[in-house]
Amino acid sequence: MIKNIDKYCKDNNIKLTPVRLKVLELLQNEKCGLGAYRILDLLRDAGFNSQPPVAYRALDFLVEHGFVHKIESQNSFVACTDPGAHHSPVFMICKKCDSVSEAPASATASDLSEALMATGFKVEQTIIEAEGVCSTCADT
Amino acid sequence: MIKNIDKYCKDNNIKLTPVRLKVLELLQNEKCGLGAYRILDLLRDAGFNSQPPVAYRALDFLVEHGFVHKIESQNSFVACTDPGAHHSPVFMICKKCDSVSEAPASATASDLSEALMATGFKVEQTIIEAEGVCSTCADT
DNA sequence: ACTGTAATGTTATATTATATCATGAGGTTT
DNA sequence: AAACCTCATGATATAATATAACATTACAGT
Repeated sequence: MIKNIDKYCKDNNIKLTPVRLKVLELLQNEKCGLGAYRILDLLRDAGFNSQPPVAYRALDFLVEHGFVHKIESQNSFVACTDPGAHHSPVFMICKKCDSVSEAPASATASDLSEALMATGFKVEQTIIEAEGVCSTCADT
Repeated sequence: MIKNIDKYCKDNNIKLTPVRLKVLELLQNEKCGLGAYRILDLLRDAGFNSQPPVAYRALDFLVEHGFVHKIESQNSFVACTDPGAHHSPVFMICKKCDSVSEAPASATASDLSEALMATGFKVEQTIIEAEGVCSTCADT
């Protein structure tokens, strides 16, 4: 996973520096969203500088390049499960276990853009988050 | 508009107190989302107590009863344009003029719930926000 | 009048995010 | 190699958003 991203960065001449890589790894190891200050703590544990801008800069970079998504309803961040692909993700947020999953490619975002076009609104980006109960938690 | 909400409150035995009503009116007079601290300023201007909990409590109440929606990507609030109706709103956020409009009833949210059900996820609530350019701004 | 519940007042603090200016690291131009 | 440019990082301060906790008041039902 990191492999692909690393290659993507080299190909596009963008730099996955140590702190950026570390943040990405931290997020990839989590099934829940992490807040910037949680990430900051984990960075400190890993021996990095831990002032807020450090985390926010790394997150800005990762989000900008599509390696990480921000979950707006939680002010948290998750690793992208399909990095490189330009997409309009849909997130499933479980209120029992807090897990955040990116929904497998769905037509929702494009349907939405089309539907809104009828109102004269030109969609550039969509934020779609669903709160509910994941299949694992539903079973218990 | 306030009329209907007032009636709804009486019918359901919930209280639209002065500060709650004022916040609702402030939001109804705006086409953009307002942040809690902006609302707080406006409350102060109107002679109300202006400690943060005042605004947040009023907003909590209004959101809970569906009179106001929170725009998660902006940490702002807008008046509901179809209060009383239990719905899954879709918002159109214009990046030029900052206006926030609630999309006329769309199938998007229910389509989404259905699509995600296939993954085993049980949707309870959806957050759908589209960023782009409104028809007014597109014309200029 | 008594009591229970919801609303408001008040103070303090937690959480999330950014502005600003200084320093460093690595290319590339001369 | 020196000068320069750009991007990344270091460091300090502060802004913006949100809630905890406890005291007081208002008011309906008994």
